[in-house]
Amino acid sequence: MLRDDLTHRLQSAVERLKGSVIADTDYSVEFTEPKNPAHGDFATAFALTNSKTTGAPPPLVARALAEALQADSTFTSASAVSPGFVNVTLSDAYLAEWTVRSHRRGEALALSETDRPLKVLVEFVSANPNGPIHVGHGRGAAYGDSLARLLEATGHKVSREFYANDGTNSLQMQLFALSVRSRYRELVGLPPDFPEGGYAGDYIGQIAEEIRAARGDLHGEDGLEFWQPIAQDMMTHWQRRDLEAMHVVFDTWISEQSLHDSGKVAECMERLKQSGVIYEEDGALWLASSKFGDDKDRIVVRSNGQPTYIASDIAYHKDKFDRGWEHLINVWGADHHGYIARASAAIQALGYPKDALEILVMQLVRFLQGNEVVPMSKRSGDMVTLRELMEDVGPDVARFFYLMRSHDTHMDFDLDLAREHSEKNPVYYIQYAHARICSLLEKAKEAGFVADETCASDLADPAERDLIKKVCDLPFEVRRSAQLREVHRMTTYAIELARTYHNFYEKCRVLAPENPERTRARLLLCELTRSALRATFSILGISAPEKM
RNA sequence: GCCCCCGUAGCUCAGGGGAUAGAGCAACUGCCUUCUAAGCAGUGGGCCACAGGUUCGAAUCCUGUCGGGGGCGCCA
Repeated sequence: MLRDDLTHRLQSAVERLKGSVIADTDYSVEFTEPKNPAHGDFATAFALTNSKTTGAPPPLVARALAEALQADSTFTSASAVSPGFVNVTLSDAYLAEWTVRSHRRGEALALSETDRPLKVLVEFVSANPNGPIHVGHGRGAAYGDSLARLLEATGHKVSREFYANDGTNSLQMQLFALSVRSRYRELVGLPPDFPEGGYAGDYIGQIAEEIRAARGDLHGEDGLEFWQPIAQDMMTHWQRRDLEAMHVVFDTWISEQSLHDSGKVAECMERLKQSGVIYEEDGALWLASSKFGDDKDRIVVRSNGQPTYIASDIAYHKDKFDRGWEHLINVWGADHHGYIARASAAIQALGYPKDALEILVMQLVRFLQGNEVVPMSKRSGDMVTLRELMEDVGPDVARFFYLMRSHDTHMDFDLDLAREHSEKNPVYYIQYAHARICSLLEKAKEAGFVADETCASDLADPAERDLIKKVCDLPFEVRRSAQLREVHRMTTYAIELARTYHNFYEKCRVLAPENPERTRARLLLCELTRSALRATFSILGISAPEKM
């Protein structure tokens, strides 16, 4: 990619200074985009950042470096500036070359190969199957899926997994099933038997209705052994359907109960006992998690003989490794951050390296309507479901809004702004850039113009140069976003790319019969931009409309 | 008490060691007889919570204080 090529050129310029101007050791070398366009296309603070090791004053090093860079025809200018920056300008020919190379890649422009491709399992959402996916889960859904897309774009083998805490001994799950049964009994004319602390949401009644439609009227007296699996299956079906409405599709759905049923949990406990990381005390079995960085040891099997959720969680992570995944990413809500230490301890107790499990925490999202915070409670059923959000604003707007903010920061989701089908809504800003290009390319086709690589050297206008640089930066942005797990960088990039195109569109008329070479060159740039936009949207999981 | 996240424009948030701190929304001013005005250009608006420290250089890193959100179970 262009960035790597520039870095190599900078590196070789630095090499030439070693032993004479600067000390002969390893240096970190980097070009950055200057904020001020008057400072050229790229800049490096090499002389400043390495001032401790070069053994020479920054201004002197900067001057020597600028001179060395001038020997490379890529740079039409390279100037040292106080206190030690070197600003460079790229030649039009160089940018033309990269325009052509990037254009040939099409949407594959976004792809880059990592040095170390891994088999990565991304587990996210993992909501309990006792309620619908709501808009709070939506953030993790959008983030996890787009992170998976970023990892795929950088050459990793990725799978998306949803883990359901559906243990039959779970009080929550039992209450859920009993709540559904009570509503069902009402439907078939039996007296309700709503449990203490049960689930009050309207969806409970809808689940009951769907079960009645599928199973008939004969189950009002049945117990948990009937109701628990039936109610959970129906809820899981809803969850899958609602996530798919936002274009989040999981490769695997794993059931906690299945780990018990298959004996994997018991097997795993036995193994840990044998390796001496589980001990007995007060009648319970404890994991010596404090030996692996946790605050204290944790109970894995209660004194009544029932395993805790940690037991199945340990078995679950072992199972992930057993299935051949080398790197595990868990996307968790902020309310689970207190469990990171014990999860990490668990995999270490199993004998896996600490860094094989990466837990990414999503901070909470609040929904604002007007100036009011929308309340969210599964127990009372007081919530906005993801399904409602899809019907309200659709998957494009929802995903973009979720991804606009860093996953690591709290965010307010402005429902009023999301509902705006106008220029106020930033999603339409970026999609409009794509639709504009499509319309323009259609017009060009009708007029008989075809993009032409051999005309690329005609691109020299500042607006054209800005657009080329921005487009060619796509693989760099993808690589950085993937490495940092910062999906929101891609929304920022999308907005910048769209802005740069809109600016180009205003300043540079594309279709100009009196100047066919320039027209063909600009069409090439438009096609390239369209590919870059599509590839970016694809990572964000939003559509690329051709007309708006 | 301990742990995580946050405090940047009126609001929501980018930027997370470098040059003059940005975007969207809100306010205001211009630009459609030519490829989509869901666009562009511009104006106003900031002790980057506060106090120390590290550094040639701090919104950015460290410590502390204040303020907000979340979490600390033989619940999942």
